[in-house]
Amino acid sequence: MLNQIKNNPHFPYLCTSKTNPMLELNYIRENAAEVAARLAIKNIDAAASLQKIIDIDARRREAQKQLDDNLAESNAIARQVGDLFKSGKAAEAGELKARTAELKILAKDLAESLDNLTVEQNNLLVLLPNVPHPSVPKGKTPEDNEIVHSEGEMPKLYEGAVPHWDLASKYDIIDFELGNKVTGAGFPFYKGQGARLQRALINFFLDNAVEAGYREIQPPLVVNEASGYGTGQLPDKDGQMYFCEVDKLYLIPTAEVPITNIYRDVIVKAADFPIKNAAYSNCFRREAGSYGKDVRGLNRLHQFDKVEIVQIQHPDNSYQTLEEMREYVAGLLRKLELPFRVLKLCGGDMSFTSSLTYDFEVYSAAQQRWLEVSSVSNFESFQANRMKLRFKDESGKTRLCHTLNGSALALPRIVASLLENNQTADGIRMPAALVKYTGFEMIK
RNA sequence: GGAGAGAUGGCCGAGUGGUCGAAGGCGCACGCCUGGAAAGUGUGUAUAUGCCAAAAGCGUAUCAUGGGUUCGAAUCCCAUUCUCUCCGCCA
Repeated sequence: MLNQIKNNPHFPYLCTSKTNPMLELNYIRENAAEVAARLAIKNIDAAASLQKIIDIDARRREAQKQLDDNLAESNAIARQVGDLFKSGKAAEAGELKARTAELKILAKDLAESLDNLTVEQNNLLVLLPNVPHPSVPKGKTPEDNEIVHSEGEMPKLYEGAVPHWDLASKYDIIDFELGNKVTGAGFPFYKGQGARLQRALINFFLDNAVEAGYREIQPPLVVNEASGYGTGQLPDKDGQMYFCEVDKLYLIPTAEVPITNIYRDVIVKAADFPIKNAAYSNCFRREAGSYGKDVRGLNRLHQFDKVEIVQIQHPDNSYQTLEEMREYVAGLLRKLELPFRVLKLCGGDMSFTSSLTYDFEVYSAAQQRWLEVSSVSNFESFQANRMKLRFKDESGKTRLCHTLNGSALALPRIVASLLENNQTADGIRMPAALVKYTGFEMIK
């Protein structure tokens, strides 16, 4: 991991003395044992690293104090010299100048060692993932995730039922070959009723989000480096994003990045909580290292469509909000009549940035597989700390907000299960809630 | 792509070397005034960090970013980034 960071072309940017790390330093300093224990749930042994961070911190603060004292003296002298000049005592001023010269040399050293210590400390901090919520189960693989909810009836398929990639060509609604020709694997064309179904789902999801109180946003699809860092994609997932070298811009892997970064360096009003934004966007993911049945058909694409919901909340209310968002996503799947289950991710399967994550999986009957269609997470103050997203609390104190987001929903796997689960000998039936959006009841 | 102008606090906007963290205005908060409101009026209103158990207080840094000149920089010099205007190109 450290090498990964060191070889990262963004290393200089990420690890300056001004980099705001992930976990709050004060929190680490006062709760090192607890942080270590909780990171262990993510299978990370951080004890040594934490101790090092705390040691460096003591030295850093000492250096800061020395530097500040030095500068204070310089400033005092400068004021005196000014006064002396004004009252025509140039000779006395000359003596004082000599002292500032000394101080200046010293200050340079002090500033340098302060900077070095800060960089060293940030290099360690930047590698620490977010601490998981106490309820997160220990575990290493997706098998260790906890199924917290299941709902819906398993579809009974007719005898000629086939997986969605066969349905795609049978009805000529999604063309993977054409995508290969024009772009490459993982960039399909949607055609005719397939394209219409995409548009229908996007509108359906956005209308539902707006009805639930989210503000609709159309974000840029490319972002700068600072934004990638703010939401935690950088440096952790650098290799997973498409990068435009000439302009130093990243194609977004999710609308979460531009939407949450709206609030980078912002101090919001407590009265505005909860802040709710939703956006439809294309998402671009390189998916380096994926292969096999996971990438067949719509199961994993390089470009796909997704509606994302993002909330900014008061720290006291963020877990209640997480449950609300979870219920909201469940409601969408209910309306689409898809059988689904909800998993609470185990420590080993959680993302770098998350404190608690629920994954939603729908059952895709012809493949006989569960497909992840949504991930709803509370990041607590992790992203907020990185992007300096804060609010003023009741006593006027500036504190970090909590950020949350969730897919609501990602399209391709929804389409896969809709096609597979609803196929009949006469065509593919659309769920009732979607008909006013598609304009048709059957794909034929 | 060519030429020019610019970047100051939540916003507008003054400030070309000496208590400038920064005038003035707007906004905001609280108070007075009012039956209530408006108007008027008074006070307050950045962030980070260090010392301190903490508050108070004090120190330090921050006028796009990074360097430099100087005893002293928002102010002078250099580099970078970004924004705007005009021209060209173009949906």
